[in-house]
Amino acid sequence: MARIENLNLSQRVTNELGKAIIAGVYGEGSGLPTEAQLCTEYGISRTAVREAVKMLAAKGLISSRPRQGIRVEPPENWNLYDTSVLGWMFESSPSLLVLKEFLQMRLAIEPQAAALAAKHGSPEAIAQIEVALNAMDNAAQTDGSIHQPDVEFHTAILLASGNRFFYQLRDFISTALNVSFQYTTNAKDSLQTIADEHRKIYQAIKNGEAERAKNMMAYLIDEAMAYIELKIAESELSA
Amino acid sequence: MARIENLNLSQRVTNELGKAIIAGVYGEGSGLPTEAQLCTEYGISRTAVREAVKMLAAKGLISSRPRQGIRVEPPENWNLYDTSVLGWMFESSPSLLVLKEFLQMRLAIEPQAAALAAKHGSPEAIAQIEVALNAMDNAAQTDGSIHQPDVEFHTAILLASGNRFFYQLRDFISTALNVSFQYTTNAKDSLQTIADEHRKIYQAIKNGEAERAKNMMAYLIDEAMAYIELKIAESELSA
DNA sequence: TTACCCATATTGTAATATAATATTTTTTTA
DNA sequence: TAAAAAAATATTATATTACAATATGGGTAA
Repeated sequence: MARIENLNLSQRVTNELGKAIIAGVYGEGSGLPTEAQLCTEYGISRTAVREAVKMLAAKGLISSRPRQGIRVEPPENWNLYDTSVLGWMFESSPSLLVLKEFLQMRLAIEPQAAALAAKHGSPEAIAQIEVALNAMDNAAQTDGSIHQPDVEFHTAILLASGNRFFYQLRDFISTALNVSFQYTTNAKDSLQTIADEHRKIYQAIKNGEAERAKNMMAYLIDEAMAYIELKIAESELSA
Repeated sequence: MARIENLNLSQRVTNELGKAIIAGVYGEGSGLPTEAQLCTEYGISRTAVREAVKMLAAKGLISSRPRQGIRVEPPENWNLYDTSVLGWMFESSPSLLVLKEFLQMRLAIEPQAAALAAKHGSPEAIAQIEVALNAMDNAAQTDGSIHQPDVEFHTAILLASGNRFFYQLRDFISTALNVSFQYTTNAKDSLQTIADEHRKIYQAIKNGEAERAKNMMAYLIDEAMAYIELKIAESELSA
């Protein structure tokens, strides 16, 4: 979807409406204004409004029927694995509890992906993991940002799993990581520790040690989980 | 999306184009006819065509730009967790290899979901699992179809996990199960065996034994995996 | 009271026109 | 002749208007 400036009219409206829906501006059940009202509200033609409505419907956020209008679908029908929907969710409520659910998903997916990568990963795909890993090392030593290569490391493993459903979750995982970063401190010596832990995963994959790769990855994510659960406990105390 | 008869024009066109795209009718990179051509081809107005195009774009299948036309996005950008996209995939290529990828995903998700259900599942959610389980038992004893309650059993566990991202995968899991059913024989005595294995998972969840629930679920899916791998080996031999 | 029918509001579909955009061709100029 | 500029062209993007289909609610008649 590129940058916001590049979006056309209906895409911009899709964005605004999508955010509003997820933020709960329009009540569950039957909410949204009629197409005509949206036209005047945004000062655009019905064509653009309808295209936005169709896109949101395709993402499971709304449904529209003649005479009845446009209504918000119940949240369990929202397509959470759609990148836009995911982004809107975190713009509206970047809560620790959602982050915990993210980590539970990562804990399900990534260790398995690492195991598959160890078993069936092509040499090129594994080389790609190493590239990201070296960039992490480099960033840790030169005090640069470790975020980008970190995301690339995890994405490369998903690709190396050879399973398209795992790789499809790359945006999901990236979003989870980006949100996690907001809560981590990044003391300078800990950066190298993180890079070292990632290297262990890489080594296991490269050596074809599926179980070991799986366990290392689970350990890594579990650490993040423990940290977040601590934060949640803290915030509950202060509340 | 309900039944096909209930769909409106643009939704029907979305379906047809979606299927065609995934079946590979239009070459990768730049393929589709122009909007004008689609209008005459289907005998409909540009409005309907455009709405279909927007919906497919929202699902990541295509993108369109002025002067350049409509082009098929690379498959790794397709939103595979969209129910429609998933359905189209299996209509076009119900292969054993895709089914194996499905099972790899289930092996990642469902054991974790069962563990979470054991840890945090609400009594109502767990009761729902039992309802499905009893229906399975019933079907096994009266020689009925075990499919529907089987799907409900797995869905109920995803719900009981309390993680919206897991529950969101219910359609994905259902599809995987439905495809699996096409390859299984269902000897009458084996039905009761299957139901019993499911009961073990339920018992573990109900007793709060997270590790046990996880292992039981993993065992169940692993059995299916072994069966599919056998089938794959067979088909490779005959080829 | 019940059944039927009609008015009405809202989305669904169509047709047409103009704008924006990017490719290709042509023309101009050095 | 080659390169740059400009014009023609094809295609999607947006707007406008009109009518059709549909379901809701109210009113009318039996």
